[in-house]
Formats: sequence, structure tokens, C-alpha cells
Amino acid sequence: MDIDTLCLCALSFEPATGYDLKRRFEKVYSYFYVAGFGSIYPSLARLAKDGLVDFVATHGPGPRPRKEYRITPQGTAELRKRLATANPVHRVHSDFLLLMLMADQIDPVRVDALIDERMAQIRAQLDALNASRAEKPVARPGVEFVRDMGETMLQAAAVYLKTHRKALVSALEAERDRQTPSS
Amino acid sequence: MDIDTLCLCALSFEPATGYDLKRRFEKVYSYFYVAGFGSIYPSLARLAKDGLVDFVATHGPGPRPRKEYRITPQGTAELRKRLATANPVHRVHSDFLLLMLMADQIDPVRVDALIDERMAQIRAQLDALNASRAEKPVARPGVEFVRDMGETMLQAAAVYLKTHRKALVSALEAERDRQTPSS
DNA sequence: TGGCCCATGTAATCTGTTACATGATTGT
DNA sequence: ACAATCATGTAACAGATTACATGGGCCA
Repeated sequence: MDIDTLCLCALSFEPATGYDLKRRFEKVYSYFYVAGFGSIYPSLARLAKDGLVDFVATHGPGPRPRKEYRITPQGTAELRKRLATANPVHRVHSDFLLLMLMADQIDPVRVDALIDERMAQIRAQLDALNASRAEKPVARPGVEFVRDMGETMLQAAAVYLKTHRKALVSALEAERDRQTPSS
Repeated sequence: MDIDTLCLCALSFEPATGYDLKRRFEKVYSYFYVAGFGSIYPSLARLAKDGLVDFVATHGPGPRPRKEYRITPQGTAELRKRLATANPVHRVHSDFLLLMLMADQIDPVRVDALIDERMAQIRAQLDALNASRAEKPVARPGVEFVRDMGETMLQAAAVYLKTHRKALVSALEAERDRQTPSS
């Protein structure tokens, strides 16, 4: 599933500018997808060229017109077709876990700080999720399913980190002391 | 954190061929990292060129020599340096969740099958994790921490899917019946 | 008046994936 | 005899990230 399909999915909920999409991705979608401007704008241009979306241009701020994109009937049909054949790849790419795996090669103080940072990210994502829940309700069952699953997973991660961080850092400090006894 | 660093991490545990690394990544690392041959072999060649790893070549099967790679002292030093500065990016990239988000645009039967498939993947990863636990214990605390966190997260996902799938599929079927009543 | 938010877009670069090519050994 | 596993590598391609370029409106 490429960015084009992702944009099509997002536009199937409601019209948006490229800028809007970026921020929407940061809210509801941030748990399982990321995309920057450098991907979104070329994607919207491709989709418009293929007639899967169209747009109304107004003269917003800045030198170029503000373009509000909408999905077209062809776009909806094409989206359905893609959703019917896509395969459900799911992958986690975590430098955080790789760092934790290598924790004994890192300063214990930094390991502790890394866990703090990760927990802050998790909290931020949970806040974004709850914020999107407070917005006008969407009558499509997938939204709630995905949102709740995201919340479940994020909370599980938070609980794990909270209850296991001490044991990890203690073990690292004990090992360090064994190698360079301070007394 | 690029593939080079990932290979360096893996080789810090024990020497391996490129082929070994691929399979090791599929075991313990599969929850948070993936890498194919097309990435691993060029990576090992680069690392060897920079003196961060070396290898002993034997004439294994196939036309080319079998190369067992080891991390060098320079490699260990470089790895520590990279671990000391890397930032803990963590991202999930899930077509599965995107498909679930769009569930109302997909045949309910397929939605059900997609969840089955995802649960099978989760079970396979849990099995791989448990298999790696049964192997000779590693005296580095990060390994247990990461393995247990992976297990926790995978189990949370499995439980969520098991308990919420019915509600999603029922809602989809109800909606479909509302639009095209069969009686 | 300085910085942030809105808003769009391009170009260079980086990185990884896929497909291909090769071929011996081991198990059924 | 056939398939699977072991084992290494290259080349073409696809995809995304980063940096750059532009500039009005709003708030402190």
C-alpha cells in the first residue's frame, strides 16, 4: 500500500489540502503510518492526473493557490479495488528496541533517558488519539476498531516500560560495578 | 539506524554468515526489524571494507566461498559510538490497520480473513520468540527485556483481535444488510 | 519586528526491495 | 529424481526523506 492509496483513504473521509492530510496523519494515523510533505504533494498531483481526486483552488496564503482535494467516484471505485486485493503487511521498525537490546553497550543513565523519551512519545500518541476521539464521531466502524487497538497497544507498551525499566537499569548498573568496583 | 549498524549489533553477539544473519533477524529481531539478502550482503561488504568486521572464508556449498563474519575491535568501538548518539525512532507501518480503518469498504468475509491472517502472523512471531528463548541463554540484559516486551505487545494484539473482531464484522454485516435488505 | 503557522511545490539524495544468476548438499 | 536448504552476490527499480524555495497573515 503506497502513499497514493493512503491519501485516497484519508480523502474518503473528508476533503482536505495536502497540509491538512499531513496533520491528520499525525493524529489518527500516526500510530501506524507516517508521511511527509515531500511524499504527500507529489502523491496528490499523481492522483489528480489520474482523475482519482479533483480539487477546488482558492487563493490561500502564500504564492501558490490553496487546493482542497476531494475523492472522485473513479477514486472511490479504484480505492475499493485496491483494498480488495492489498495484503495486510504489518511491520514495526524500532531503533528504540534495538537500543534496548544493546543496552549493556550504552551508559545506564542514557538507557534510562531513552525509556523516558519513548514513554513521552507514547503519551503524546495516546493524547492525539483521545483528541481525535473528542472530534465529531465518524459513522464508520473501522475507525473505532483501529483507534481502540492503537490505544490498547500503546497502553500495553507504557505498562511494560513502567514495570520493567527498573530491573533493566539495575542489572546494567550491577554489571558496571562488577567490572569497575568503585570502593 | 541503518542496516550496517543492525548487522554490527547482531555480530556483537556472535559471528555469523550473511545467511545466518537473515535467519537470526527473522527470529529475535523480527518483531522490530526486517532485512533481506539484498540489504545484508552489501552491508557486510561495506563493513568489511571499513574494517569494522572481518571474515574467515571457507568453501561452503555453492559457487562462492562461505564467509563467516566477526566484529573487530574497531567495529565494537564504532558500534558503541553509534549507540551513544542514535535517537530512539519507533514506527509502526501497518497496511493491516489501514485496511481495518477502511473495513466498511471491504467485503466482511475478507475482513474476517484478514484478521485471521494477522493472528497467524502474531502466533508465528510468538513461536519464534519462544524458540529463541529455548536456545542457550545470553548474559546480556537487553535481550530478555526486548524479548519480553515483544511478547507482551504481541499478546496484547492477539487478545485485542480475539475480543473485538466479532463486533467489527457484525457491524459491517449489519450495515450491508441495511443497504441491501435480502428479505 | 520577529517568529510561528499556514500552504505548496521541486530536486537531490538516500535507502531498501525485487528480481535475477549460480550451484552444491541433504533429505524423501 | 525432485524439492528444500544452504549460500553469496549484482543490478535495476521504487520509494521515501531532506533540503530548498516562496511568501502572506497573525500574535506577542
